[in-house]
Amino acid sequence: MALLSMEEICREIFHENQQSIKIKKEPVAVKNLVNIFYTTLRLSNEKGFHTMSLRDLSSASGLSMGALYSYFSSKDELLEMIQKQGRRMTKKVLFAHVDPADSPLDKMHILIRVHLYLTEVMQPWFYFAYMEAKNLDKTQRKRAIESELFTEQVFHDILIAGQEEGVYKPVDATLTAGAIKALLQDWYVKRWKYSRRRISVEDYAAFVIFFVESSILAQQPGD
Amino acid sequence: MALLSMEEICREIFHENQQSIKIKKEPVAVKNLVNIFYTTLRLSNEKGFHTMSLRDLSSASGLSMGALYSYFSSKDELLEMIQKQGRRMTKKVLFAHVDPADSPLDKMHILIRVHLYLTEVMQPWFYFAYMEAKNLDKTQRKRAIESELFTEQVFHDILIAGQEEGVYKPVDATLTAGAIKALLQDWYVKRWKYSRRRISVEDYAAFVIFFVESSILAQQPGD
DNA sequence: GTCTATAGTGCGATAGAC
DNA sequence: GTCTATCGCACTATAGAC
Repeated sequence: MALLSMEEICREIFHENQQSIKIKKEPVAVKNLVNIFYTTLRLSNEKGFHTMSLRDLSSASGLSMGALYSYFSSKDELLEMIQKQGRRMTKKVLFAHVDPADSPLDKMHILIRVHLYLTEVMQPWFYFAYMEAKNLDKTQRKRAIESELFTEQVFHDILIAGQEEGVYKPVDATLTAGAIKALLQDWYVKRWKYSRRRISVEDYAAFVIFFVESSILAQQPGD
Repeated sequence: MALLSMEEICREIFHENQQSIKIKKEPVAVKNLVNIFYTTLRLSNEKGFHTMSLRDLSSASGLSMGALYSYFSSKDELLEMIQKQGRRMTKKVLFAHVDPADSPLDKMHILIRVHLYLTEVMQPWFYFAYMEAKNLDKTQRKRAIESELFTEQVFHDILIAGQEEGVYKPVDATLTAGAIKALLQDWYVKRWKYSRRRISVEDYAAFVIFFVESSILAQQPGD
């Protein structure tokens, strides 16, 4: 999960957006990008991206207005950089942990855990992507919807494969996949609730697996 | 459900806020309020309440800026009126359908259905309340959180009662209540998904009841 | 590479005619 | 009860000094 450190992420963003970033020295650029993204996520997740003015961002990050505009060409571009990077990392991490040779049952367990751990480590990113999706332009919005449906499709396909093998009951795979997605999203959208109740990511993962498998396993869980 | 018509809701809002609404004739006021709320929900749910300017609202509703300010004293007050009314109706409808004499099993079925039907009829309201909660001031925000936790508490208490009667297994009632809430919220938050897939509210209600009961019933569902 | 100062725009809100 | 006209302000974005 070292590839998920804030610095590593910002180094990637730096190289992805080198054409629109005016600063050319990597160490300087990455250091400031870390600052900009941290501060943007903190302020936006408190009161919304649109409500956060660039003056807020400037004073909270300690960078001047002019300096900020060396890293993005408009406020909307800043929004898109964050969204884009979030999607890229989700796909990367999910793919890295799926082994086609695994059984549907194993795949399901692994994917639920990986999704929860990923969104645990990167909670501000996912919360931001979720809440600010409606502020995107048409193209970026379409991407966000595709990304959402892609995750669901992965769960859907595992359910169908499991049904064909006879380990899962023939329940509605579309509705079930949507329900799994909803439970996974709750972890990062309602994070305040789970923190307050002192529920760990491992507790929640075990619960989701139990809850989901109760309705889909051909034989009852508990082995 | 006639008490849920837009006009009835606006008549309630009118009488609740008569001190801050300058217009005194009920027919005129209610007609304009219907227009204002419909338009606000439509524009806000597209691109966010903050992004919608009062000039947008003015031109989309056909009312002038001056006329708008006869119905609320600030943009924030408009936001609060909508949020407040949404919460009031939720409590009212949920309470109206809960009979203390019902068994936990019946209560659970009824509450899931009532919650889904209510959020089906008033989807724009609930979506708005969900997405704009972070734009509220501290007091209103606390109310929104209380409202969220209240619904969960109702489900929690039913689960505990059912466990004491032996019809439910001793699963974690807090996590299960949270999961039920998440599944119910998905219906109005991801409405576009369910519309696209042509899933009716009755289909979804049946699915949620099956999905939830699979993990909590002492005996397997299917009667 | 970062700063300060400011241009230009569009906002929420109000006053006063009708 | 509704309109138009306008005020003052805060915002995004940029230009030019350092």
